[in-house]
Amino acid sequence: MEASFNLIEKQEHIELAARALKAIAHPLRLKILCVVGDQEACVQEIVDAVGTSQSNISQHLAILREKGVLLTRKDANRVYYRVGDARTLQLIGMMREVFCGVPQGSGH
Amino acid sequence: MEASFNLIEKQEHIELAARALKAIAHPLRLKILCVVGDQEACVQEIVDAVGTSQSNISQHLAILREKGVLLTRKDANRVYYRVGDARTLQLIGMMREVFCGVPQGSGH
DNA sequence: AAATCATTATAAAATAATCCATTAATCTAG
DNA sequence: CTAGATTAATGGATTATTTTATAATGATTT
Repeated sequence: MEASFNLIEKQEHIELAARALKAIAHPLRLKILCVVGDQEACVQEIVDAVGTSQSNISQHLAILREKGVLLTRKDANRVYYRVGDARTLQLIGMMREVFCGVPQGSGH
Repeated sequence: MEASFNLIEKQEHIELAARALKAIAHPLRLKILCVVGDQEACVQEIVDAVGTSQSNISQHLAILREKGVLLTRKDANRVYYRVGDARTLQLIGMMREVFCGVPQGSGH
């Protein structure tokens, strides 16, 4: 039997994961992800829910978009954002457990 | 039934999680965590395994220590580091899956 | 269709934070 | 005291973040 944890061994993968993590590791960006969740939200909704300037949100959205964390769909005037990979949300739920000591499955 | 994901709703928790994430979101620090794993390692061992200057490692260790990700034990001359919460390692394993596309349970 | 409003994105400037190399300081075994 | 191991402190370069201002695009109004 091997070690009980599957960590990251390839240098290449470590750098990849660190890059992706960095995209999430900012309070505003993490909040954006939590606000969007498994739904779709347009920029203005995100601005209202997160609470900072539209320009600031737009720039953080750009970072999440560039790193592939968020995907977009344009409808007329508006741009709708959604989380690209559902496992990202699982990951965030797990982070809440680990970093905030919130037991698993405790609903909203 | 509520939403199918348990995200982070409290502002306080979001900031907490973002802080912890930021500590991990650096290639050298992530590598340090992967090298230490569920064992204990002294600074020199980490330096050898990670591959940068001892001073640089020490600075990154300080960050992980301050954020509570790593704990230390001093034995004589040496300082041994270990990961404080085993779930942090689970999280890293999960990140490998999500960010690097490595299927779960693929051993070393 | 021109003017205007609403929505989103981009650019530039200012500020803040991070990172790494160097050097100094601590600590402890021998 | 000396050497080895580690942490702390400093400086400068680089990168992130925020703010302000402006541009682009589609919808509404007149």
